Amino acid sequence: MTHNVFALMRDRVVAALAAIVPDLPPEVAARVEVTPAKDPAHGDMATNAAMVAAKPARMKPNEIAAGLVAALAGEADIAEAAAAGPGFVNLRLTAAAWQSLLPGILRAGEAYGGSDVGGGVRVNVEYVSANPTGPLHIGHCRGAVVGDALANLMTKAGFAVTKEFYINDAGNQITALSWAIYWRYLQAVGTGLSEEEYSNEVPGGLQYRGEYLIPVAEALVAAHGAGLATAEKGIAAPEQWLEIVRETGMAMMLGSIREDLAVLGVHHDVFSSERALAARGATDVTIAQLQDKGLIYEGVLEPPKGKTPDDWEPREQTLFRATQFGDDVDRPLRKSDGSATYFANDIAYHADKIGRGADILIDVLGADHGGYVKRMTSAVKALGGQLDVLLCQIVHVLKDGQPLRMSKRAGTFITLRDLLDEVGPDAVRFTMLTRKSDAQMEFDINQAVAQTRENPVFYVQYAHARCRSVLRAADEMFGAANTSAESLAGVALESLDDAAELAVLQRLASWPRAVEAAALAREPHRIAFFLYDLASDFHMLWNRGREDAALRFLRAEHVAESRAKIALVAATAMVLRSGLAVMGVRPVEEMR
RNA sequence: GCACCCGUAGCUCAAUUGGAUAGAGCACCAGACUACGAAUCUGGGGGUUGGAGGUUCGAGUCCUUCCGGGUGCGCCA
Repeated sequence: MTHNVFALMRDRVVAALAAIVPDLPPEVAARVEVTPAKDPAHGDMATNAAMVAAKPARMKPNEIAAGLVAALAGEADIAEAAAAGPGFVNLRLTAAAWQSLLPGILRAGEAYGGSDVGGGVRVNVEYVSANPTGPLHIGHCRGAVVGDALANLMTKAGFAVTKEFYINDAGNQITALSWAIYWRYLQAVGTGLSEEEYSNEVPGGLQYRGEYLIPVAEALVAAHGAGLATAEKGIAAPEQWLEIVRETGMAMMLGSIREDLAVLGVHHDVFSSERALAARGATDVTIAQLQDKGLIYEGVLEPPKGKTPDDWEPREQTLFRATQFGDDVDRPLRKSDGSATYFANDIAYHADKIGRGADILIDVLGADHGGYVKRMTSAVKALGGQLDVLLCQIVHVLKDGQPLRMSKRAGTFITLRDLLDEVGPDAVRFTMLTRKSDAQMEFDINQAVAQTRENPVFYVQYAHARCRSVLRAADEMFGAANTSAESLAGVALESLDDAAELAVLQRLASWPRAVEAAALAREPHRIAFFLYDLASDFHMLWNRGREDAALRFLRAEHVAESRAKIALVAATAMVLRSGLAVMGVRPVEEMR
């Protein structure tokens, strides 16, 4: 049983069309849409059926439209059907038809809006996947929110979703991190070395100079005393400390990342370790698989045109034939020392996700990984899978009208935790979802905390708080027995016939369609805009009550009308809650 | 140089995935508080959708090309 009134009407339109066009090809029927009207003057909904069928049927759009109008105009729930423009058929439903949807919405509760378009297809959404070398910063935040909301959204649309975090714990940077932690450790035990002297002893030099590593050093001191250094508090042989420092550092970095994510409200189902994957030989197995498919060869790549690296020299490498799957060049799988590249491990990881049963893989990546998309989608294609990548573009943070540059050197490094402390998780999440993810965005801190309409978070929260306020007052006025969800689902609704009331009702009715469309397009930001529109409709209705007493929600002497309006308010609050839940934003009972 | 993303009102962004007269908020102008919350609402001005071609019944959306901004470009992850 679907609550999607547009989908139901679409079926009827297709049936009517099939009666007019005898041999309607299925692919033409598939293109028929019933969409909410953009302009209220056009009615409630419109269909493009006549236009898409015109060519294959060798009829004029207007003829078909006239036939559809004739067929649909007589239906009991259709108040008006009219052909318009180049061949649209506009439909206006009766008020009763809209009203009749309300009980179903109330009975469905927060499940309303869910659908089965996903068909239980198993989707693995991988997001955040930060290197565990430091705290999460603003750059990670957008991906975290978008990935989490997308996963929620697809779950609501009927996909079987796994939320996954890939731990990049296998590369050189983890060794570099260990050396950086060890420097903090030596400082903690009172070394006589200077930072420069130490850095000269580190392979590749000292990186990660941040103070966030001090607690790790303290933990090492607590567990091992000065035993990881030489007796003179100098650098001991790496065999004596590197693995210990790495393990402790990884655990603590990952722990702090997970804490930050928890504050943001992000919780992954699965954490996968690159190191563990490689250790069990997954990379070699995957490379062998590709080898068997004839997709691997030893070859020499051309140097990139325009910008040749200084140390470039031709070198034979193990290459994956990415060009066969749409990439620009073939990609190396092994470094010159024979170890696997990040890409090779990542192919193995994606193969692992497929092996665990994922039908569709989705990676949510930062804009700086844009150049990586083609090779990864190529690799997954080679494995026989499907990978969709969502690129999240850069976020520029504004405070007091000034851009905060992301620069560790300048000391204006903004951690996710800083942002959460200042703005709060709800405003961060909502604001991050008010733009398409593939467009750059400005995050204005002042606006995100503002208690005004220009802040969509506030505007939507306020609408929900107003609903709750009405419902609390309703309880008091009429008693809980008259305002429970069950009793409201049976209430008479004919009195809900004002344009403002019907606008809210129609918006509520389009919620399932909005969820489906957003999920299929992988665009969670649409939920934010839907909620904003719903909030706007509700605020408008509220305000109409000022001018017209008959539109006030609660009137003690008009019990029946009041209960109908309470049902509308209860449904509005419920859809707002359910949309906020997709976004991972908590609804509030009152504004403070 | 090449690849990918973006370019829409003065500003920040939408646009039901190819649909009708391109919409909101901010800012600007003019209005509305005796309530279940005016932290809100109503009305108004503001556009050659970066430029130019093309595809078709129909283009902000698709194709080509140019301009501008961003990201990346063999053994980093």
